[in-house]
Amino acid sequence: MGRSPCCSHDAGVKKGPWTEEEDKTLVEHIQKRGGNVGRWRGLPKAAGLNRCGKSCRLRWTNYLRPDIKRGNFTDDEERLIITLHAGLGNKWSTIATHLEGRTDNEIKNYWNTHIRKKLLRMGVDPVTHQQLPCDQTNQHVNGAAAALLWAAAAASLGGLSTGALMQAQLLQQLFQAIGSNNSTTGLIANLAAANTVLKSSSSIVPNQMNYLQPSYLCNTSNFVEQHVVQQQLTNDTSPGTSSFAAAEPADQLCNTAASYDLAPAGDWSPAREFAGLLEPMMELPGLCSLEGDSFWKDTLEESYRL
DNA sequence: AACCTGCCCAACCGCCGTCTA
DNA sequence: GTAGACGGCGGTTGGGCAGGT
Repeated sequence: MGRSPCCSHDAGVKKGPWTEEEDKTLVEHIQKRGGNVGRWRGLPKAAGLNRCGKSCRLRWTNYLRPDIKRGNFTDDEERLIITLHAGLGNKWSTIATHLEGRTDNEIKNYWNTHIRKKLLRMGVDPVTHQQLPCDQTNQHVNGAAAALLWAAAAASLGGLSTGALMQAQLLQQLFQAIGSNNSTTGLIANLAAANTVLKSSSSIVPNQMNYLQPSYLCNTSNFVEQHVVQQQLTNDTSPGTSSFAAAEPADQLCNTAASYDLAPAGDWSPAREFAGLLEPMMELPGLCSLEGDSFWKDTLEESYRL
């Protein structure tokens, strides 16, 4: 496993920005070979370029390749990057394989210049995707429960169906499970218990889920429009199959919320606490996911916005 | 208009893993 | 088994640009 001699040491090889002429030469050469580059090291000479092979490869893969998608990242792409980064870390090339037409370099740049700052503004550590250290650590559970109640209130204020409130109640159960033990070690076990609650409620949670994705809670992008949520609830919720009682009236939920410390001082908010709490679930197998379930996404997103 | 500052992103650098002789 | 060649990857840099003073 010897180290590659760096071609940048080659005498007289041009560096720096590529000219249009060089781009044209490189593209024409690769197209002439039917897109088959062969060995990059030999390419510059064959193409008549005064560049090193590595520079040619980079220029091609990051800029000249015909299947590259240019332009701003969409909300969906941004969300996907955050989600993938939460699970993969700085594996830009792996992340890039999930975003058609985007290069690892582009994603890396976008992360460093946009997403990273956005997460920091939101009080989320862009490396760990955890809530940044907060003086109110011992209020995590209360904060999470408060997030639930914000969500429930948001759902009711948004005029969602009884099914939606039932799902909010499911969230409440989830937090009861999480909150039954305040110790750090107990948290994981309680999250697993919470997952059992979610699994046992498959009649309410419409889609087969894999794991909770806190990143959905940590960005300000809009999720699916509310009418889609309504549609999904209409299609997927099966009243009567749930083990839950009828939903509490919204005002009751709001009253319950008042019993928690709901004052989001400074940049703290219950939903972010919720996001931090959910993070450990990423590591547990077979957990439920928010992916594909617009109710959870929308409700929690809405709660964050409030 | 001139200068300063911060941001963006294309490109570079150096390390790593795999392949091959 | 060893070492060189090579492509790939992630971190970093610096030129260009926009906005502010």
